[in-house]
Amino acid sequence: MKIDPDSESDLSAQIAEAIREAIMTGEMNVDERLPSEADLAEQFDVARSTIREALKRLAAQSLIRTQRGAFGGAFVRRLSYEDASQQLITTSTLLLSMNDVSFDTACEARFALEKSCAVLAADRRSAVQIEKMEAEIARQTSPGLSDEDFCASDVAFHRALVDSAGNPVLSYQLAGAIEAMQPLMNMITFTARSRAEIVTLHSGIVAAMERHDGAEVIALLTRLEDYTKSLAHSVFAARRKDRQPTADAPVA
Amino acid sequence: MKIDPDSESDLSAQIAEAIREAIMTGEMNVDERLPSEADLAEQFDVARSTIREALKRLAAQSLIRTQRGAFGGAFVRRLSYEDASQQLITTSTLLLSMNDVSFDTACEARFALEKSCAVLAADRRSAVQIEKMEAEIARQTSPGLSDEDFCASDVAFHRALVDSAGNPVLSYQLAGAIEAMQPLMNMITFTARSRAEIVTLHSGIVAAMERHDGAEVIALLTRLEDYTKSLAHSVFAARRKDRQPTADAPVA
DNA sequence: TGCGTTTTAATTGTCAGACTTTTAAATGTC
DNA sequence: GACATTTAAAAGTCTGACAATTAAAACGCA
Repeated sequence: MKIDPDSESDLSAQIAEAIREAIMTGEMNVDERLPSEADLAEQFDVARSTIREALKRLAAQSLIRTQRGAFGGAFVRRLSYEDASQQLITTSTLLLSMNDVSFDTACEARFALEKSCAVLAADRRSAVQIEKMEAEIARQTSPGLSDEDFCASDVAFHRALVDSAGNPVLSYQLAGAIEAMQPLMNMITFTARSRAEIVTLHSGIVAAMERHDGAEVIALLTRLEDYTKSLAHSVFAARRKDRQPTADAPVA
Repeated sequence: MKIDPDSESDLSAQIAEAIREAIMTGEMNVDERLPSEADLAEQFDVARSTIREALKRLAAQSLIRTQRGAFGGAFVRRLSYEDASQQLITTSTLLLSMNDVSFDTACEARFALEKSCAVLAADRRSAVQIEKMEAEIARQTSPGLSDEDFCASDVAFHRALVDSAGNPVLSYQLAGAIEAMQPLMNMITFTARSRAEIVTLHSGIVAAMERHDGAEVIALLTRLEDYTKSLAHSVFAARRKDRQPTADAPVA
């Protein structure tokens, strides 16, 4: 943890990389304190501002936290599931919005991943999660619900489904897939008819979960996937007719 | 994009958040240029160094790139699959290493996700990916291969499997799950016997992929999952006996 | 002694200004 | 028109200062 020749990338990037490496390899442990900015500046033979830029980079990735005052400093941060999920959601959302990903591709990925939890979820679901899912279904049928709120409830429903698998690593991974789809889903106008259809499938899923019938959950998720795609297709087709005829399915 | 009261968090964090928001909401588009650091400093009424710290935070999340020289500056960056994967791998790896995740939990999540690609992968696999997988199997049988290299080849094999699904979003998501397991797998000593067992399963998977037999791929992945867990159990059990008896399965 | 208060020192956060390096455009030269 | 030179804008780095925060140490008092 001391090399930085004067070549190619910024000093602050190189220093951040060196420290990141030390953390990733376990050379530094959780809650361990890094040297003070002044010490690091001396060690790396750069100005304090350069060190600060490096530390901000690490802070942005939740690798460290800083504390002011005497005996403060930068500490290796324990990455929580919460933080990790949030980062994943940000990344996934941007990835979809910036890369001409077709609705079908995103939808396929999302449901494929969700189905991977279905068997475990049906197997292990607790009463709490069933209640959570039923509560979201109730919300989805409440009158005067905006499309945005309907989508938000849809996200909550599916996250509850995934959480039923009782595997936090799986929940973390799926958070990205499910939440990142929301902006795309928000572009769809949900008619009373289509909401009813979705709620029916959701209800079927909950019933299957209660019976621990994983296969049925998968079957219903597949129907939901197909229905979502068909909804999206008709919405985008209508939009294309209204405006200028554009390329195939890219959404963002 | 202009408010920052003097409360709670750092100015640089607040400013980074404001700009991040502008990018996430699409208020700023890909390749659009941000104002110069001097201009931003004036707009937000802070020193240039504060702006720089904010920009470094955004750069660490691949939200912007910077360019020196006249007509340079900070530009909204198109998040590539490559960058997104790398971030996800970093996050997932840290999450597993810092949170007492049991080997079984991580393993279960990883294989659950991989199975979700199996049907699509078997359906759509191209000759290129089959060749890639066969090449990795060849490498796995080569004599004198270190455990680390065996694991690395294992990762490459499974990534090829996932890539066969032809869904870049899925590939991106799975990269995190598969790569993050590698440090855990590296802790296992692979005897000639266990390597042979794994290679046999890998070969079976390739054969099933060639027949477009998704169900068989899933079945073999399940066997691989079970075998991996049993290997890990015996390794960790032996380690516990050698040293002091510790808690159940936590690995990191 | 024990407990509340004050002081102190370490450390991050912010600012101001200067200088260096890079880079593309503008300008000049043949 | 092609090539070399100048120029100006911008990020990168450095120096030095001061403000704000905070935990430990020192102090004072009963």
